[in-house]
Amino acid sequence: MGSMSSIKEVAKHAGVSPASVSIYLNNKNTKRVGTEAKKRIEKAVLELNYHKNVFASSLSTQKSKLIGIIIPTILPLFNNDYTNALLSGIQIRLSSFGYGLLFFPSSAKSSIEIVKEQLEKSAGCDGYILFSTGFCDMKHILKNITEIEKTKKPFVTLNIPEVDAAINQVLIKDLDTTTGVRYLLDKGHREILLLLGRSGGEHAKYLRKDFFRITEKHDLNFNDDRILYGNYSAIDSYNVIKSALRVFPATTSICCMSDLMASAAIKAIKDSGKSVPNDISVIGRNNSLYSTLSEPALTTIDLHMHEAGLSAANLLLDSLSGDAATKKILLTGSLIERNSVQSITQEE
Amino acid sequence: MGSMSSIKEVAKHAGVSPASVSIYLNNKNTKRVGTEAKKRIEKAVLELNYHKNVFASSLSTQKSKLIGIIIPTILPLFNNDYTNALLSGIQIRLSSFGYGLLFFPSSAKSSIEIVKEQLEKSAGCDGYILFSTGFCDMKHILKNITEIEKTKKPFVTLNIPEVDAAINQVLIKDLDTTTGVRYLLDKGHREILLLLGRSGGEHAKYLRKDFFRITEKHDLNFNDDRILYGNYSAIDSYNVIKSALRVFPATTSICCMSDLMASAAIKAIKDSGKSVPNDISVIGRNNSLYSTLSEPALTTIDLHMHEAGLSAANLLLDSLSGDAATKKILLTGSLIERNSVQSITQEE
DNA sequence: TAAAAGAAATTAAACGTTTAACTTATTATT
DNA sequence: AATAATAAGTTAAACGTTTAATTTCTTTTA
Repeated sequence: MGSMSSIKEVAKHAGVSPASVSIYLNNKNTKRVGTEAKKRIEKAVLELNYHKNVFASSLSTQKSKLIGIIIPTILPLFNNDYTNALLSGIQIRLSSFGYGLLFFPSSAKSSIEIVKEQLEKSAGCDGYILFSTGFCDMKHILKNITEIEKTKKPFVTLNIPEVDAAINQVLIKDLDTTTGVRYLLDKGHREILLLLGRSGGEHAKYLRKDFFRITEKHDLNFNDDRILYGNYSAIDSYNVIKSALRVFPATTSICCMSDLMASAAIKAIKDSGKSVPNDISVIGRNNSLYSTLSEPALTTIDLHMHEAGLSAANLLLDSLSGDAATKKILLTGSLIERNSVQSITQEE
Repeated sequence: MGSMSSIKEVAKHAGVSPASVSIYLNNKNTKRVGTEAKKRIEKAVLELNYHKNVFASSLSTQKSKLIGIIIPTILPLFNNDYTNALLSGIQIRLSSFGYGLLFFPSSAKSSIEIVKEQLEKSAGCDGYILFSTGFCDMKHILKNITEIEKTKKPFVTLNIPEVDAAINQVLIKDLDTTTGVRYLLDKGHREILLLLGRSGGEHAKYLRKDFFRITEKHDLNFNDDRILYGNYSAIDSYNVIKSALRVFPATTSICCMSDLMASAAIKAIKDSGKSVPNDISVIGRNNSLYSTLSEPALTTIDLHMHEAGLSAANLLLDSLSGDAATKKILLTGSLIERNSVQSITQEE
């Protein structure tokens, strides 16, 4: 950075004032700089390989064209489909408006500390997008939001459920288990297993409650044994399903919280000597690239993560351009029917 | 940003000079600020919800603690395994040293323009990592590197092949087709099909050449018909393999450039009435999460993308801390043997 | 031909933080 | 008691850019 040429040097080189350089560079069609001067500036910029210092510029204009991505988690950012699809949507939209993305991962321990650190480091951004990681305590999230609100800058929350404050938020309705389990119930299934990702944490609790709520309506009195955890891993999911099928030999369907886990479940079922969907139906989630390739092709719920990212970016863009209204966008997942679920005829 | 409190306000609030605030905040153990003053500053920071303005700070110190990620592509950033694994490694390492990541996607058309725009916007970063997307012209890449070199800042190139300049670079050796094809040849296969991603572009040319080079050594006189393109898509790969099997009914093996395409190939083979690996062997690439789940489990090449990201971050960190030596790190993919490849007995 | 309008440029302050150099007050050393 | 050392601050310039206000010069208009 020390070796970079400044606007002053460009100005000297071109024989004009720094102001003229700045004015021209920020609007090449300006009439405040003459044709000859323009040429000389252009030449000087090229010769000195001048690049505007964004920091100085941001300091002066009070605008950074940067959006801070706040992810209150210790987990690595880029290695899961969930985050990546969201980021992909956000990035496409924001970048077409010239905004850059800033990530400042934190080394702190608690989600509250993490958010504080990320905000501290990315102070100066024009706005923020707060991700939910699905694993943190609701009380923490509320504190996180308070922390962001203090910055008085536009922000939107993504997939953070049940925040009734007047803030911009994007929610995917089917982040709960409702659609998948309902679908299985509608198809006549009564012996259902639920395969979640990680145990512990608020998210798991929420999904568990949801599962019991829906199944109870159908007079099913399930307990915790029916809820399995596959850690979003193929091998863990395989093992847990294989042993669960011994505990619940009457199982007719499994609702999985990811396509990867669903594929693993299918393999476990086959290796247990049963067939999908004839003996046991399986439903996945995310409509991942691989979902057409399992045997049978996976019935799954497309969560439209990419669209959610786009929507979040849109809300932020609105807010950034002065729109004071707070909006809540609710996206609903779509059920993609393939061949891994079968109706069962009422025989009980 | 306008509403943010500055160091001056904190100073006034605490009854000290801005310098004292700055000195204390940057080193809480300093002896240049007294115990009482420290307390008053702490209190003021809390009350005014002060966050240091990174831009002003960076301007002053000439250090930003930000690394610019330069990806010379129009494609969305976060939606492919390749980029994500790399980013994940980079992020983990850099963040533990307090560095943030800056993405400034470009709307420009050519890779050269894109890099210029990204550099322009991220001028002020402490260093850069230049990604290869595998699709751009070598001449372009060289120009891109020249462009980055002009900034006189530390940078490392990631997966950009055959750059013999003295620059920091991380390469994964098996980005070519060598390992996969060699393995099939070693197992006795002579009727080989190659399933690449996108056609056109330097990368495809390079892989094609590589394929012919290796097979010629085994006196195989293949032509372009044996090279198929699956666009990294399940459906395209399925279709292209299905019809290729009609053109080359004697095929005994297929080398695929991704696990997704390999899984699709397996499906196409089965649907053509043949079995894997008994009739046709398939080898994939990337050791993706799904690779154990196909039937049979996929033999594949693990490219260690995550490690590559870590290494790139390490090189940059070295360079950032003043290490002038340029290093070249060469990673080699590992063959993961599962059940999709079978030796064929010499019968010809 | 004077006044007004327009074009092309400049000046100087501001953005918020850092830091070398300086000051003042207190304590320790001889 | 004089001197040196230390502690606890402060001052002011610098980082590179932007922009409102101003100046200077040229052209147009009545």
